Amino acid sequence: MATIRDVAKMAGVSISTVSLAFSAKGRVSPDTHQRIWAAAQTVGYVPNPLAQGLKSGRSRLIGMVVGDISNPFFGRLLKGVERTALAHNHMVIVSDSDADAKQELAIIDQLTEQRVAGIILSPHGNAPDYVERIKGLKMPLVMVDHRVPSVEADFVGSDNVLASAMLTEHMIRYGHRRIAHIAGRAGLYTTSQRLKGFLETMQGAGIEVDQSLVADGDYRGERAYAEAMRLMTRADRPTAILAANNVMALGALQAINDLGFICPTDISLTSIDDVPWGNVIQPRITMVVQQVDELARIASEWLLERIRARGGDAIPPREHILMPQLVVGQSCAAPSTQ
Amino acid sequence: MATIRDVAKMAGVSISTVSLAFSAKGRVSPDTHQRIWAAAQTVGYVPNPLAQGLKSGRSRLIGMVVGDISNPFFGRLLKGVERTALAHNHMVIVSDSDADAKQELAIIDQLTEQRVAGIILSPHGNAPDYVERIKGLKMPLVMVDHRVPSVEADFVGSDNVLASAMLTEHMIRYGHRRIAHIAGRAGLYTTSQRLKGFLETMQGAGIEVDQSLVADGDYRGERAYAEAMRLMTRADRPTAILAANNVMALGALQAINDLGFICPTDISLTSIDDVPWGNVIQPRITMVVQQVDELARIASEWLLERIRARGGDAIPPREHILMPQLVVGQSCAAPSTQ
DNA sequence: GGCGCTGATCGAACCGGTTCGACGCGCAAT
DNA sequence: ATTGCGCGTCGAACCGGTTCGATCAGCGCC
Repeated sequence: MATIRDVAKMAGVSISTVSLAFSAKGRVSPDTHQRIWAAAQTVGYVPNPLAQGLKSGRSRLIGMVVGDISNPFFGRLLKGVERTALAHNHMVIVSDSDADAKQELAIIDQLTEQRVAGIILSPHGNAPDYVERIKGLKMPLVMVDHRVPSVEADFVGSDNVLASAMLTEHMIRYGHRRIAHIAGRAGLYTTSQRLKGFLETMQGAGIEVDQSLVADGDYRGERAYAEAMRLMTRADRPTAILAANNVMALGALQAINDLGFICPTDISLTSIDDVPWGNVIQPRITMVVQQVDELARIASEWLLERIRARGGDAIPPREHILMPQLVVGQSCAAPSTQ
Repeated sequence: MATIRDVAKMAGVSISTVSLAFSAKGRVSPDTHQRIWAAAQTVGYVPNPLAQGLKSGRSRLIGMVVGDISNPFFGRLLKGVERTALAHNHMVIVSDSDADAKQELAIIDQLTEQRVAGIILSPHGNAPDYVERIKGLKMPLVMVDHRVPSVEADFVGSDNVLASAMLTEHMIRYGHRRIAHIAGRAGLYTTSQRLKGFLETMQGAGIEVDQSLVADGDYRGERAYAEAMRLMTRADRPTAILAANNVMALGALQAINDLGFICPTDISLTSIDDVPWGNVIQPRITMVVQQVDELARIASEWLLERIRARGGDAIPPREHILMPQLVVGQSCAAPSTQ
């Protein structure tokens, strides 16, 4: 591979001049600039990012840490981020924390070692020492989906309170009063927000919430299947279920089917988050969807801004809360008057 | 961040000795080794990968290039690769080629610039100059899913001929003779292999294939929807459809539903590749599934082997063809005798 | 004619590692 | 006592860039 010295030799200048010519802000004469560019062209010179990174202390890579890459929500998010990054001459190191705070921190350490220019993080911790570690990060940071309060960094997410409020309201209007909620993993931001939206809406409608109908989930299908089984086999079973995410809604739906119940005749079901190819799942589940592409675009652009502005005028922490959208399917009906 | 010089100073040795102590194969006395390690511990020294990379000419990153990260098949693949890489102290740069050969080459160039240690590639080209470019790669390379023949590199994939043969045979046994095939994107390895399995099995059963029932797809849902629409609105419509991948099967299923047909009563449908949460899609689609985790494990381990053996005894190109597995659902029935 | 100034270019140090040849030392062989 | 050898350690060069201070040519001006 051609180095800066090859270019210098061919153009008949010193290597510092070549470097200057490439750094744009350099004050090289138009003539020299021209000669250097031509030389670089013919030898096929491309700056070595490792050398640049060694000197500058940071690479042209950005890290993305999510809880589960195989979840299509994050897949789409990653795709959007990667596209933006590439357009700005950056590449993306992606890593899967398995939704575990400890692994997440280990990954962040690795990324720091690699001198990534910044990190897009879907945080999964809340313990005090975890928060301290995140706070202590010296590099550009944007949090997506989940958030760690007290950390002064950009945040891009959806209005999760509103999301579950919309669905809860929807079900209440159908006449449901015994509505169950399969919540997300305890301790996560989205979990508490979605629970909050559910509880507040119920209260606002003057419906007392049966606490035993609020099941702890973990954003995974298996657990939701089990919880739905438990809910549906009770004598005083709910007439509607709000699942805190897509995967859990599908788990619940499977439990419903396996027990021989019919959705929505026997039970209504709603979900937060899109279900991939939800339109071929019978019944189409009524859900609120997040604007994933927009999420990805804002998160990556903000990160790149911070990377560019590094050292310069500090950008104050920003947040962008996207409005979720209700997509009505056929999974809701009035409660059966048995 | 602590550097090797800090450690050297604290341990009272030269930096070369510290380097030697860390490279394992170094011949340092146990006593010195001990002192250096202790010093590294207290100052929190971690080698700078950029400096190491600059000197050695390659980083501890591996590139992964796929056609569509948001497709759960690749999401799972990525997850497996990332896990293995992390266990071997490597990180993964992932990039999405949008199933386009040109973009793929551009990404490979970027990865080469970054001095990645190796690449896991799902190739999407077949033109001669494309093949030359891939052949010319000097770094460890493992191809997954798709393959470019004539390129001497490891390949890990599934037996695609067998995959479609299994499904075709399955449908023939139900009594189907007018079986349609929605093929993958023209020019791709898996596309031709899957088509081959279909045609051979039909021939083997003595059934003449109506060429107009072989539709060109592109592994995307929209196109498959359109093709299924076209197929199903013909007077002499097929009684069964074999879709070349999961996304297309769902597209086809949607077309079937939208037209008011019932699967499997009116039309049987089978698919290659897993459908995420396929068990809540009605009907459960009969499909062959690939062993994605195994695919990921072998691909990443082979790549890491090559990275480790770099310069050493050259490993001859290997290939591993995984056996797909038939998962019977409820999407097939005997053709209606109208 | 000597002065300072400006703009273009250059040399050298530096980033943080790896690696090769050299060196000093103790010990066995001659 | 001298030589040869192996082991542990070290100094210095090098990877390929960036950047700062120095240099130099050309210029207008007193």
